[in-house]
Amino acid sequence: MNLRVGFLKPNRLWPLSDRNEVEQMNKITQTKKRAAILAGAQRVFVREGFEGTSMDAVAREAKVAKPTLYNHFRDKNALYVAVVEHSLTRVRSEIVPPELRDMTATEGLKVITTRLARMFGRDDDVLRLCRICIGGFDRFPLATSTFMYNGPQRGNREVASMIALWAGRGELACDDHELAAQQLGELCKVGIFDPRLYGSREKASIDECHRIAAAAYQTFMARYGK
Amino acid sequence: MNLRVGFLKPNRLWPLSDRNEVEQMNKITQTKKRAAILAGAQRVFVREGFEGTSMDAVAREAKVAKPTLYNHFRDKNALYVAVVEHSLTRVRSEIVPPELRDMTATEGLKVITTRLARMFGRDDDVLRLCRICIGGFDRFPLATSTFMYNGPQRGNREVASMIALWAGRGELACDDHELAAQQLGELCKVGIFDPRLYGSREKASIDECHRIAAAAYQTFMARYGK
DNA sequence: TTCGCTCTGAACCGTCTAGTACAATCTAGA
DNA sequence: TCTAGATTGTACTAGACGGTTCAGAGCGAA
Repeated sequence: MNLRVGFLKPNRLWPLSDRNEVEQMNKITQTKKRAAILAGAQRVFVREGFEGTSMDAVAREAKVAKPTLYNHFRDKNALYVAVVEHSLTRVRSEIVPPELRDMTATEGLKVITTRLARMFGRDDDVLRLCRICIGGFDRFPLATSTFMYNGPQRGNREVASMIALWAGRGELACDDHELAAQQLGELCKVGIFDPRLYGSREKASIDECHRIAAAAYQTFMARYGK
Repeated sequence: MNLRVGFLKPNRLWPLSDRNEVEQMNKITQTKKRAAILAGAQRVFVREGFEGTSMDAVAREAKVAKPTLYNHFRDKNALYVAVVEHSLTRVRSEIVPPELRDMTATEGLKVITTRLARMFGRDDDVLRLCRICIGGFDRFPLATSTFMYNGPQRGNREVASMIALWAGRGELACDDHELAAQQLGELCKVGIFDPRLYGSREKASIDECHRIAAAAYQTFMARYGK
């Protein structure tokens, strides 16, 4: 890969902090372009992987001229990292909705397991994002571990706080909330996530997701239920 | 990538079946070279990923001339697939040793969970192999799913057969042995495998592996124990 | 020694692609 | 209408890399 750093052309948009207010007038159209680029790039990266993606392909997909790419992103690496971060915010499906706090452990855990199993078994965006992050680890360790921190681990923390809540109410017998949350998460992957990740099975049916969720719930409650 | 197929030169070694016995005389030195190439290629692939690996780098690492690579492997793709298959046979650590059949469920499951947790938490080869397979899925779906079939799923089947054995002896209460085995496997990953896969944590300590194994065992037995 | 084969090192080809240059065009605000 | 900056399309550079060629060297077997 060519690692030369190009000199700064006056119309370069990055970093924005270097630029005065006047130049941010048509920021609206700029952010529009930026969004278009991110969306297009995400499609191509997810489809082709990092190395398989050419900047020409991104430009084509985003319906944007190639120099415009470099207007918004320093280079391919920066674009990749931006795409990963952007995807995260888009993907962050609500596993732990606020109304959960009013439910009993029994009800709430059924909701959580169902949502988790559905995500692991059927969400293609999550699957591909995981794949591309894992595959890109060697080149972009930071982006990958950022993904891990803001994605899966964030979800785990939310689940753990719910478990803590229920344990506090005396509905669950559980000391290590974090561990229990992680166990619950792993149980919801059973047979549907890893095989998809490795491409050895198709998307799970909704029925199967329910089956896995029910099994996860049962096992979890056998251990931590009262 | 250049997909042209070169014409067959007389000294090409693949496929070996096309060649007569006389030409297999110095097969020993050949297999030595082949092994050196595989070992070197594995190191580079694992370190750099498929696209990041240049054939020059492999040749350098294996201390072999570049044409020799092409003497043994049709092209980079073939080399990659061979490396994945070769790694699998090397990695296949014994999760279910034969002596397990003489143990009780209680004893046996402790052994299994300990071995699983140790593999997930500490085995770098397994980790890297998983990473490279997932990352390479877009380009080599077959190699990846072969890995899945002969690696993780094979392990699952072995564990499932043990669970069936113990259930048959009345030591476990379990109908779906396959599901139970998968649950056990996932439980042994808790907090130590995925974070490593995504590069957001280091190798687990032996103590931590034991802790995870114990937690997995407890949860599993809460559900399926008698 | 001679034959047949593999290995070696270096040079080489063709292709692909990240990133740039440039001149023309568009667009939004003054 | 004027102007500054963003955008566009095309053409280009430079380097990386997969794969090949070739001449020569090493080596085991007859």
